[in-house]
Amino acid sequence: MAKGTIRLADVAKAAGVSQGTASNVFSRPDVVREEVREHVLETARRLGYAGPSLKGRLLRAGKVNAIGVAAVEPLAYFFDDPWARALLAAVSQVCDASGTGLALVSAKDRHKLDWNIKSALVDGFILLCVEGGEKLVQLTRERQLPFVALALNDEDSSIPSISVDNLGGAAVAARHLAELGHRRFGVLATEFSDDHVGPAGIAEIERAIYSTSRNRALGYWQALDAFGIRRETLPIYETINDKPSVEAGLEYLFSAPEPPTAILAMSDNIALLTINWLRARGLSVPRDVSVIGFDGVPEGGMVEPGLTTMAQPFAEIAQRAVQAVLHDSMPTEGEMIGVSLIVRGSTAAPKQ
Amino acid sequence: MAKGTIRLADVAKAAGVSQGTASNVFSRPDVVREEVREHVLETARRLGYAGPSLKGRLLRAGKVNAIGVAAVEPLAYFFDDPWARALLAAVSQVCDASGTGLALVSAKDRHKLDWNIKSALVDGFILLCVEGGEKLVQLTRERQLPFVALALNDEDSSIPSISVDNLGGAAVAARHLAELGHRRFGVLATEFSDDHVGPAGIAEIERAIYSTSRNRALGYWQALDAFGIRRETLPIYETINDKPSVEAGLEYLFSAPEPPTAILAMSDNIALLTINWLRARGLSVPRDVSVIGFDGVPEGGMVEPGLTTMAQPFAEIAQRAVQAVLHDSMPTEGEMIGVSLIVRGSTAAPKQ
DNA sequence: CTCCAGATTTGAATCGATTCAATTTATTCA
DNA sequence: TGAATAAATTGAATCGATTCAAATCTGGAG
Repeated sequence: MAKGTIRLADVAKAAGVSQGTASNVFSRPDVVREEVREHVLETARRLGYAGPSLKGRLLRAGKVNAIGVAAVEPLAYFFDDPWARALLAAVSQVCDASGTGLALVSAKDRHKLDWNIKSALVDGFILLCVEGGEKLVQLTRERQLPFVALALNDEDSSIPSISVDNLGGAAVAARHLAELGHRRFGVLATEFSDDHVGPAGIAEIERAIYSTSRNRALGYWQALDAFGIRRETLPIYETINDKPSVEAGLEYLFSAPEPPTAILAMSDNIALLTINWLRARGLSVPRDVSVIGFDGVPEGGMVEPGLTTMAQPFAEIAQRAVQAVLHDSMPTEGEMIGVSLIVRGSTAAPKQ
Repeated sequence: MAKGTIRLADVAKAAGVSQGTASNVFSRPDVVREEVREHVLETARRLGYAGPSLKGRLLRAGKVNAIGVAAVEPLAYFFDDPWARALLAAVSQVCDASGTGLALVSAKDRHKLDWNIKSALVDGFILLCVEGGEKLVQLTRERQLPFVALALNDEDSSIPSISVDNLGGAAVAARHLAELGHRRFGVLATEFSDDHVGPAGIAEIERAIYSTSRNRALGYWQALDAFGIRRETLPIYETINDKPSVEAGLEYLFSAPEPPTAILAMSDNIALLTINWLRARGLSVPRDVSVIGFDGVPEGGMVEPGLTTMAQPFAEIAQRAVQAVLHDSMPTEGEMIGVSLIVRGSTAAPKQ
């Protein structure tokens, strides 16, 4: 319709009021006399004015009223990965409630990511640091906007981050199984270091670059220790959280002379793959083998049997992250949130 | 760090060049002499300048370089609903490739939605009109930005929209089953009108407000007609695409004296629920009952047996939609895209 | 040594609103 | 009726960049 776009100034002139008043009509209607307000509004309507341009408003007012969620992944990651989805769903809930916009920022390619972060119109960032967190943090810092890192695999305390209690959670998971009577365990781990798959040794794990996985392993060890199970005897297989590597891990664990009666999976994704694999092999879950996951993604509650897992409080994480970014109250040091055991059908006492 | 933010003007002054030159250093580096450029850059670095503020740039340059995807749903919808997810994954792919940002805009509540749409910093919108499309289109129009409606349930040709060939696709689906030899069908429909669940009559369907469902029904009728199956004899049960209503529909269809050997589901979601229900009843798919879906969501390929379905070309839809919005080349009238039959394990010839 | 085209720089105008001190108008109260 | 006070309106400054016509600088040809 309207060719040369109508500006607030045009409306003001046409209505015979000052620009200041015209502005007030839209952004603080209460301050202008009803009569005048109606008249300006009417004029605006007649001219086809689309309302105050966000661009102009933005410049003056400063706040975009939107936050960006960033990851070193293709954009589709946000819709494909169960953990990311669960988190984003929670973040969007919070944003919804506070009338904040949500922008998705990501790219697998560093250069593009750089540009995307530089040009995202947001007031701050939530960083999904599952992978490539360092890069992400660095890029974001340059932007000089508030940000908070989630699932950061780095214990650099100068990075404002919110993470879950991986060590404590893993300990609870292991204790749960041990208390049910299990004594023969197998661990399917998420990455300890880049591009490595296969059985992982103790020394290797202790100096793993990915702290998430390392802490979960430490948690398992610590809890099992109390039941007299020494870490040297606990088989740990490192996967990359995908089907082939998980199945390779299962082959490895179940080809042992005394196969495990319980699987400690470092992610729900791994746990779910595990249950499928066991089923296909004719093993019953939890009768023959118990499985416990980690994360608490919704999918875990929708399968049969339900997945016992350590649930991250997504809502709480999202709440704090959004608050931190919006109010520029980033945690000065890493903040930690607890996880809670959700017992569903995938764990039970071992067979006699 | 830097308290009072540094502006381009500050850098220019500190470097002893004009603001114009300083601007060029950042946005058209090639035009300024290397020596000067280096000096300005160095000065900027020293001052802790974060680069040209997007806000200022935006005002002058005009383009946000981002599109908004909007729906009349809670924000979490984008991460929960399989169809929305599949579509968004495709849209993000396209955006990724063209360096365009993606903003999620939604709210179940009309007032909030209004505000969210008004205040989204985007160059245009893609509207997910599965539900409440009319409202959405109306709100978006006020914003005077390019937009394109997807899955619009309204045949108003003045609305720029991209939709799939529901009638043709449904016909192909029905023909596929008929050609396999099926003669006893049951239809599980998506909504024909608001808040109605239960068996749907012909007259009712013909004047249904949701054109998507209506056209799919018409497609089924048309194809089956060619096989001598009259529409009066085809049981159609209207669901709201959720578990309870689908199961009620199945109870209805299978309590008939001659239960169907093939189910025509108007969405993959319904089809997937159907397969689960049949399984739980001890009926084998496809041996006892064939099931065909509609949409082609990824989940359909990940279950056992795989779901036969009419696949929407998500990538193509996304491509066109993004192009249309970005280049303001909205289809002047509704544009239609074909769907294609994907045969997987859930359909087969009926038992003798 | 002068002149000129081409390469760089400059400075001011502009984008479209918001904001606030100052001014004008309306209302209240003695 | 007039002063004091409150409410509404104005106008200019401002946000932080980009843009472009005009001014200045170069180097090479004549």
